[in-house]
Amino acid sequence: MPELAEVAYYAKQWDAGKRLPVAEVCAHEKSRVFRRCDLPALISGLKGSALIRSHSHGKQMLFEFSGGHWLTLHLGMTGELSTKPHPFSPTKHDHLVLHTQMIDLIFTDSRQFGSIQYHCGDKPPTSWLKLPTQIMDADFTLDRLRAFLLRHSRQPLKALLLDQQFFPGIGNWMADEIMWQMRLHPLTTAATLNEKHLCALHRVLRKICAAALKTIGDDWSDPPKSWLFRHRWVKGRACPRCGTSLMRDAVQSRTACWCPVCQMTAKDDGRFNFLRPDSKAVCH
DNA sequence: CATCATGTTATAAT
DNA sequence: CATTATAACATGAT
Repeated sequence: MPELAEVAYYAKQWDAGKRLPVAEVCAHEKSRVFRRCDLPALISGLKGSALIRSHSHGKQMLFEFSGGHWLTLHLGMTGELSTKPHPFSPTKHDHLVLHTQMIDLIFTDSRQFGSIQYHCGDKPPTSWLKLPTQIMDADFTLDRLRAFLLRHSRQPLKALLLDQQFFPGIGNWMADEIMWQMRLHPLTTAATLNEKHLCALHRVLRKICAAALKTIGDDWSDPPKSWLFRHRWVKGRACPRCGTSLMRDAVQSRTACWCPVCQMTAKDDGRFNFLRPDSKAVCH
């Protein structure tokens, strides 16, 4: 479930436990979510420490605890963070519970694709410091985007959008939303895009990230009704723009959802030329 | 019972 | 070596 905005939302859930010292750490030590974690170090390190602040970056989360203790979390497919009044009794999928006197911080993940890592030091772990430029950053420029698409020019754009090294936080629903708002078929290859597509992609990416953060990321409210998001999982599955039944098929082993009428392939779109390194098209 | 799921990664193949 | 394809992971919903 969790993509950029869902992760931002979950990261804030533990804020209710800020400044409260951790009295006890409770963990399912056999759980796969600890596969890259020194769990004994986590347990002894966090005891007596208090959450200072939380951060999210794409699908990654970082929790800073007093005394130089850090947790980096990933929610995988089914991870969730929540708080409950103390004392909370963990059930089967509650892999990590940080008990305080007042409130317990809970990491739940039924499929265990998520992961938890512990780090001790005066700075965040290097894995966090090396995370790629976020889509909303000023450094996420048109030139970087163009270079990336040229380097992977034979790949379908829908698949490229899922690359966390370049589009941190974009997941399956956001990628489908981007393709739909751009009116491009999910199999559209990067090589067939021109400068106008490139500018549109840059603009749509930022718009969707910002709007998702403002709705889902804030309070789990829905993005606008005009978005594909609100229709892709409902029974009739009609395109909110033209009413056509939405299609579903795998693109590189991930399900894509698109409108067969609104979304065409760039090379069938007579308005545009192909993207080339020497393209002189003007950007609006 | 078979298929699918809003994700990542180790391994294999090209 | 770099890019790409596939399998695997563990569980619940349809």
